[in-house]
Amino acid sequence: MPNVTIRDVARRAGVGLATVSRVINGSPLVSEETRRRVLQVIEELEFVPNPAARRLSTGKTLTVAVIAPFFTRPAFIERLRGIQNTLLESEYDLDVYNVETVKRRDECFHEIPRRERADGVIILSLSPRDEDIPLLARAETPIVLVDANHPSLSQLNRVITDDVQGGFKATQYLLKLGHRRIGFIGDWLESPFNFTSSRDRFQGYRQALDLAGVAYRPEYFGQGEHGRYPAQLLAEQMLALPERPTAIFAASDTQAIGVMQAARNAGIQVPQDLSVIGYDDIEIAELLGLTTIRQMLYESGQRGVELLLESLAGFHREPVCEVLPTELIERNTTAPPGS
Amino acid sequence: MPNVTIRDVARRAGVGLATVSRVINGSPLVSEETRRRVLQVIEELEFVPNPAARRLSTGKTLTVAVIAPFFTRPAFIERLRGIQNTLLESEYDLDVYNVETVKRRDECFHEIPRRERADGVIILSLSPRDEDIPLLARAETPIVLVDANHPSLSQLNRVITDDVQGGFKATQYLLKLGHRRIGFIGDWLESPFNFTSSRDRFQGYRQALDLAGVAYRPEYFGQGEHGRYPAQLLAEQMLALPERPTAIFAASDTQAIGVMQAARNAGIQVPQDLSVIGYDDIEIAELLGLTTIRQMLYESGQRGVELLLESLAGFHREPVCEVLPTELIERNTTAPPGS
DNA sequence: CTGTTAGCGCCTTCAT
DNA sequence: ATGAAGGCGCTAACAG
Repeated sequence: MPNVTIRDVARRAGVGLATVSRVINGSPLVSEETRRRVLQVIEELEFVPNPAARRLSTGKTLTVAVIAPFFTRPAFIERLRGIQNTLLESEYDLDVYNVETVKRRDECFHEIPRRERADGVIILSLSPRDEDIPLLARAETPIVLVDANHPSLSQLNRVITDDVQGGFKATQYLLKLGHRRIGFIGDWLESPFNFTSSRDRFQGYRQALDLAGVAYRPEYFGQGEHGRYPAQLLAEQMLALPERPTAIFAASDTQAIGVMQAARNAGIQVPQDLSVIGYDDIEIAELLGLTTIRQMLYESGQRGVELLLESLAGFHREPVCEVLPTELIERNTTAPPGS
Repeated sequence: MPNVTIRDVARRAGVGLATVSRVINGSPLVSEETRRRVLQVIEELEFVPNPAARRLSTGKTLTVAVIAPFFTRPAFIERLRGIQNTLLESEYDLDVYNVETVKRRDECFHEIPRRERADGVIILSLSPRDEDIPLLARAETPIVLVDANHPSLSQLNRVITDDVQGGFKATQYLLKLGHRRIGFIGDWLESPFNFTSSRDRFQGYRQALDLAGVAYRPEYFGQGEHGRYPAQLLAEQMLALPERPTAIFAASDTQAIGVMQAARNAGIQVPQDLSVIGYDDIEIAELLGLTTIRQMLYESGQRGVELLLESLAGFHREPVCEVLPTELIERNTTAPPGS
């Protein structure tokens, strides 16, 4: 009863194997009559082609792989949604490789961009390190980087956000409000995962400060594990300073929430006594009335898939690096100092 | 250069195909010496076995499929995390089938539980309808239902939450606080996806009311699309009633947030003038200080995988239906009426 | 238009 | 302990 194959269909329909195969694949080289008959039998037998056999035979996997540290941050999930939904309209399946350790990251980088695993790969929010470059450069499949970058990867399609500019924008906004004592709280600048976003946003922060002629103060800089609680601890320290900042730019909304919690615990009013600005504009930001820098999360995934599908369709052109814009979303956690 | 196969390895190592295969699969029937030599060559050639070939040959896919409407609700993501992380420790890959339309749901139910697609299937938060039963009953692969159920599926392993009890608990808590005018806001009771959770929670609500001798009032019942905004609209209507409720039980935290927004817009203080209780205890609930019914989201996924892996290991025993407990989490959105 | 024939890369008896 | 050979289900020339 189980495992009905193309052979069973052929026999039952009184045709050759190839004909059944043609019908399955929508080849025009079949007469209407036989096609109908074959389809009829396929229906009767509830035949479904074996994907493994098909893949082995064609050498194509009809699969796109995405490698990412998904479940660590809400923003990644939103990007993944964009990927999922865009890919749904294509003929490709999606394989999701979730990365939560460096070891697994390396395994994935090594094993996934191969013809036997996937026809194309999206690397999400995992910027390659220098030693990954040769590996990716000679990959057997097209690769698109989303929210990931590296100076010497101009041969790969990329979809990124200009986080330096985003950080600049956030800081400049605080400066414009009149703040001069502005703190920054973000991830470790150097991490085994080589997350670049926090680093870039910090750089934008520095640039804005410089441009405004405001001196950078190391005690206003805090780095730690990503997450609400670490950020809260950093903020508590910063707010306990003799001369505490009047505003804090957090490298993500999640961290901004930690900052607000710290302020609440210390009896510091937001935004009267402390302005807080986040980054990403995840759903929760709107709920909390958090001022933030919005980036196009869903769209980045969508765009990444579109680029990949083009490559897969054999469309060859110069690799592009698309830079998605950021946008300042003013809400209720920022105000002029001492207002 | 590309596509190094088992054959290349064999030749280079001066052994037969079978020996390489044995090494790959950790067979003990290989001398230490040859094993080392073969591994050496595998390393040199960067050989990686072709999964499609392996699958075709063994008839196993080494893949577990999970079918779910993931990206629609935060709670599903948390369950998925539990699945992912638990499966990571096994030899199985995970295929994720995201369902956002009824059509796709039906396709998935039909095509995924087949030997050629996956060795085992987890159906998440999609309760089968009556007409799906025969399909699932004669599926070729073991199936575990997580957060999904059906009276006549006692032959399948299931991991569920007793949502009737959860709804009962929430309502009883409000009653104990002294509320008598208690509203309920949830999803459509009948939906093409056959989501049962809202329905069950509503049932628990009714039971608690009955038990307390409080009459059910239809004007205190609101159903609509899942989501914050629909819930907000329903709440606005309910709060505009001549005799408005003093408490509202929302069938999910997401909807509770909508209710709170409605209260804010109407100038109604929570919890002084209106108590709000949610369901799920997603991350955002803690942030907002929302009283809610916690369920074991992550653990449900974990447990589902464990059950599936047992079946996959050939461990046959009576199918179980594990019921995960719920827990009332008191926070700041509930209080005695008029307090 | 249709049937026949080789493989795709690997695993698995079956001999040796 | 190891090698040779057949087959998993399908596609893709190649003949007709």
